[in-house]
Amino acid sequence: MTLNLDELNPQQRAAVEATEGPILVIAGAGSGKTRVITTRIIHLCGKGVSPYQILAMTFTNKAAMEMRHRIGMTLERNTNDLTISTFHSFCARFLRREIGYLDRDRGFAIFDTQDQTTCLKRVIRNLGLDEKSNPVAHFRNKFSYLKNTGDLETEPEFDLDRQIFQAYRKELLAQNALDFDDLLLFTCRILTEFDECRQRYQSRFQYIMVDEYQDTNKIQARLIRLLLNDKNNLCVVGDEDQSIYGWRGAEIQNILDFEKHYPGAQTFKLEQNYRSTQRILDYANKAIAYNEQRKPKKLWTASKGGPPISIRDEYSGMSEAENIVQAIIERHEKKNIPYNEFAILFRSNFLSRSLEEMFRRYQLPYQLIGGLKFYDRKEIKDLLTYMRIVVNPKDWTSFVRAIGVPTRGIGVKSQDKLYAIYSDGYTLPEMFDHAIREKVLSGKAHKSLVEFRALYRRLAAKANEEAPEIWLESVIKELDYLSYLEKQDEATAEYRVENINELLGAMVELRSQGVETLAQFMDFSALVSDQDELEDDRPKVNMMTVHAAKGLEFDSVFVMGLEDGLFPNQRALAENSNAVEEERRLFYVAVTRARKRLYLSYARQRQTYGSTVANPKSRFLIAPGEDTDSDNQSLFTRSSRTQRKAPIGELHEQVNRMKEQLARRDVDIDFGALDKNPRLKSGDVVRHAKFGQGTVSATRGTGELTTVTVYFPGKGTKTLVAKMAKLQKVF
DNA sequence: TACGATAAACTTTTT
DNA sequence: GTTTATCGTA
Repeated sequence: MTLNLDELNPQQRAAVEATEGPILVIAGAGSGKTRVITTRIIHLCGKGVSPYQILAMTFTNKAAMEMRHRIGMTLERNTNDLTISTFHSFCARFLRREIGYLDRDRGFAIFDTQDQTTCLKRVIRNLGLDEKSNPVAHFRNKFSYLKNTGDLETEPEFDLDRQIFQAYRKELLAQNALDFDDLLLFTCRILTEFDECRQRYQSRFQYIMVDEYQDTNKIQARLIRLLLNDKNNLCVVGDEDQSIYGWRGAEIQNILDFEKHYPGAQTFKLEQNYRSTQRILDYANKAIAYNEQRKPKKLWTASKGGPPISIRDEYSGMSEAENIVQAIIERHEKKNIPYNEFAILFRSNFLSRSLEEMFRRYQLPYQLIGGLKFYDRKEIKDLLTYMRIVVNPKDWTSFVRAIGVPTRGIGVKSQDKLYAIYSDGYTLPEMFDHAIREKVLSGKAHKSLVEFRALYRRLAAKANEEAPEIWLESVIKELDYLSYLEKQDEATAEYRVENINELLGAMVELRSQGVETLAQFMDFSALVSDQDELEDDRPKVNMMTVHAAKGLEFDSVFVMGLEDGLFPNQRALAENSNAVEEERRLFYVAVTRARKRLYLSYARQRQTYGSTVANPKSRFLIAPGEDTDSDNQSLFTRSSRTQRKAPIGELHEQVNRMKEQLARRDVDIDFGALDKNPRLKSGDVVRHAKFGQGTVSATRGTGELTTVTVYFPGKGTKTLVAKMAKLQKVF
């Protein structure tokens, strides 16, 4: 074993060597956090601790794999005994073993957001409620937040909410399904209620480490507390300046009050940054200093100077995208920086659209992280659905999907009849038998169901005999699924078949990593995170949300869409200063991803929803000073250079350029928007006769049709036709 | 019941 | 500008 502690700086080394009792490591961006955790584990093993006794929680499965790999390389031994995983994966594995304590079946399904939605719709329908006035997404978010922030038995306050909540939980129970939040909740429940079980795990895990502690929520903190024995050998690592998950219940207090929660805790601060240039760090430090809820901290680096930060004032979303593309090409060609060393970050997923278009036009290779996940794609979900009904014969949600792919003439009406039987407590195969025996369905539908039952029996019989990918191939054949895809949409069929091949390939590959059964594969596919899908070994430019970029770093980083209303986004602006502070932390995370070059940009107007919106530049952008350069020649195309010299010519030049583009492609651009300056702009305060004073969040369209979206405190956000609403500008 | 066409609603951020 | 909901028709 080779472990050289001399390679660490004094603070890192102290954090590694402090093995006993509660330890808090405040690790600024790029301060070698991952290195400290891995080295610490190696150091523990060197001291004779068995890997079996160590538990480390990471934020992504990928990070877990990488750490395991590094540790294995150094220790020169197998690391299977070491538990490194995400909270959710840990709980899924825990529950597959231990859920019997709650009298539940180990074959439970894990419902993702889509499944949750389907299930909740069924619940709302069952209760005879109207879907329109009871939007599913609202309840989904509400229940999720509750499960993550409440105590184990917390229920909603309002009657209707509670009624739906209870019905939802009952439905999940009937379908033997757990949603993402249940994974944590049920694990905590078992560890709380069953002393024998808790003691087993407490005596096993002697050392626990948690990464990204600033993003843990109440239930996660509780879980850690339950797993800890009286030695309290807990080491948490995090940075309150990078807390960006408040909206899903993360409690920044977990890290701020760590010393209070764990008396006698030792604290180490890692402030030396090994990632970015001094320029980038200075900029980040200045930006985050505007936040009030933080402990003062200053990152520094040994690498002085660095190129200035580029801040670009763009005319439109299009020119923003185009200039990013050109800056990448230039840096790639001149400095030989590989494409995968570039990242373009944005606040919201929809901003990727204009980028993608531009990348395709310039034929630059890129990968978009987030958005639709691989395992959420239709063709993948369709096939996995069959896997799920076989593994969990109570999964009604998946059954509904399976019966409709391909269509079999069993529609909503027949489904309702079948559901009536199912909801008496039958499993799916029992329900088939019953419905067929009693001839519940009419002619054609009945015949279809008989066929479906036969198919189900064939697939179920083979499920435990064959390797997962062989089994799935037989599903594809039985369904004649490839012809189905062809029939559905010729244009996308080829691409979808490629994805299916990738799925089969992944199943083979995962078998070597211990994913051998259909159930294990289901867990894996349910819990992949965005970052897990990142291919970092291909020369492709990365595009992702700032959230998805957490923990990553790149040579060059572009942060786009820096406009009030987008970043910080409208909701945060409408809420309170806490929300804006979280947005600012998000901005801090974004800029600290960059090693050498940082490019910030905003557009005076951009297309959203198909209409034009104009937002002022983001409040997060600090006025250009010695660290920044808003006049960086090499980055600008000729036309935008002209733009700065002669602002009056700007419009015509841009219009002509866009018209040219328009001629080349069949895209509609609203030129009307260029002629008039909307009088009101985002951030203006206006008075409305009925609603009182409010803040403008966005303006859309031009002339007669201009609409203004205004947030009125206590009354919500209203979209008004400017001309009709007679808004008075206050300031 | 399936499937097409048309209208409405929609965008934070994620496991 | 895109996805989902609803309606009418085969």
